[in-house]
Amino acid sequence: MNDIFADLKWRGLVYQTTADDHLQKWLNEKPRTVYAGFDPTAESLHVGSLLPLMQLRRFQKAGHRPIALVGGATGMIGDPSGKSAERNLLSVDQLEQNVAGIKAQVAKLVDFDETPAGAQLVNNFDWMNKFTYLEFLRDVGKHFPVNVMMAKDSIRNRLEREDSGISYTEFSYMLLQAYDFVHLNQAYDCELQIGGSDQWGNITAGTELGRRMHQKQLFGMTCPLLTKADGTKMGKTESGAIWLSAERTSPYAFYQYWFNVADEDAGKCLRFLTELSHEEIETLDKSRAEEPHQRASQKSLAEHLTQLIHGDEGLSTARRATEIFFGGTIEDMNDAQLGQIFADVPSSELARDRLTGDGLSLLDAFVEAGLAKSKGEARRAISQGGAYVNNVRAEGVDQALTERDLASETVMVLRSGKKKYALLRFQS
RNA sequence: GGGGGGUUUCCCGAGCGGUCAAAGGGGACAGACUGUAAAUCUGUUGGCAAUGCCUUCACAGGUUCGAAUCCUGUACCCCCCA
Repeated sequence: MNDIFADLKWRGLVYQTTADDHLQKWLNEKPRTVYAGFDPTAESLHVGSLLPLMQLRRFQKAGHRPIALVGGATGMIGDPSGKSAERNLLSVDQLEQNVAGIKAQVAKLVDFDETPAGAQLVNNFDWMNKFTYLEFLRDVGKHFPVNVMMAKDSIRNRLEREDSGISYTEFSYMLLQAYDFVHLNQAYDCELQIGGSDQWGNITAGTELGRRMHQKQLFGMTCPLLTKADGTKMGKTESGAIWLSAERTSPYAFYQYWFNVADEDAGKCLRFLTELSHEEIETLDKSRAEEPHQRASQKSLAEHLTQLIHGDEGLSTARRATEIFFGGTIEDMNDAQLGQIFADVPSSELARDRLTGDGLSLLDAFVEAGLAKSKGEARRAISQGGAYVNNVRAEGVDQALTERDLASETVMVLRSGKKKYALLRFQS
């Protein structure tokens, strides 16, 4: 058995535990079952969930059995932890859809085979919906002193806010998550719950409930939240969250996100999110300090995570797109390849015959493609050398585009400046 | 109710009869540099069939050869006195 606790400790992933001295020995003794919960707020997880997912994967690789719990029931309520305002409730249909989407993503990181360490995926809606209100109050609610609950950070923060408050529903969230833990303990002999540090209150509520209901010793462990050095959230860009599904965030965009991680954040990301060995990470730390321009850490981070989430094919698409996006000339491509690489890029449809005769003026093309608001703006971009056709700098304002400028059967790739792209599709 | 000040191009802010598409700054965009970074430097920043033409300085009228600039009215904002 690998000493997973030592590894986690080295990576800085142990924030709080319910039993510091005991946990390491306990984990090394024999395979244990561990769970982490995921909120089905959307049909895809985003980068924020990568950390707990990787945690589960690490546990599985160390020989333990991971359980991914999708909060179909708790998602209907909303976790007050870390939220400043009451959450909107999701519809049952929406939840079902989300749970299905998340299942597929979890499966990429942990194995659901029949071995002793084979993962389980459970949905707490399956057991929570069997409870009647009265039963729940009697069996579970009875064990929760309200005065203790009110002292928990997640609740207290909301109580102290004058502008928002907390509903009885969200107040009760903790009971549901606590009961999840107890249920998983009964059904799967699960004894450890992991999560982000914002889950500490909910996790300890579970360990306490286990003791009160069944005199069971349960364990909890939290990892630090993955935040950036500048204080903002990891996984967010101006254009929105970075998702794990290729439909929402293309493998290329995903790759780029990690490639662009700030130097100060790279070490943490490598430790938290990759499975690189300690030696490899230290080598990268050194490289980052001595030759930052090589960006070895970012490259490695991007490669590993893209491979993990989008597979070999996704990685090669991302690599090829990267090559093209940053200078590589575009020639001898076909529509399908370009479509994949430029999946996130806006495109406009134009009639094929505009390319015949004198061709389409570059000025018009830029305006049609949406790269310039007016011809004047297009003229400016071109005369300053900031306009490219298929990644070749445009010669001048008078240039006209003809069929020879097509990069593939029907597509032409225009670019303004360093990375602003647009496609023109010429259908006959 | 009385008195005074304001409304300028994406934002702030000059301009107070022609030389004003309108200073300066910010932002934005582009180029150089660079690590697909930051900083820095340079250029651009109403539209167009472009040595010119058209639209813009709260809105509507007027004076004038000519108005962002002067006059009248309208709307909104601010300040002072009641």
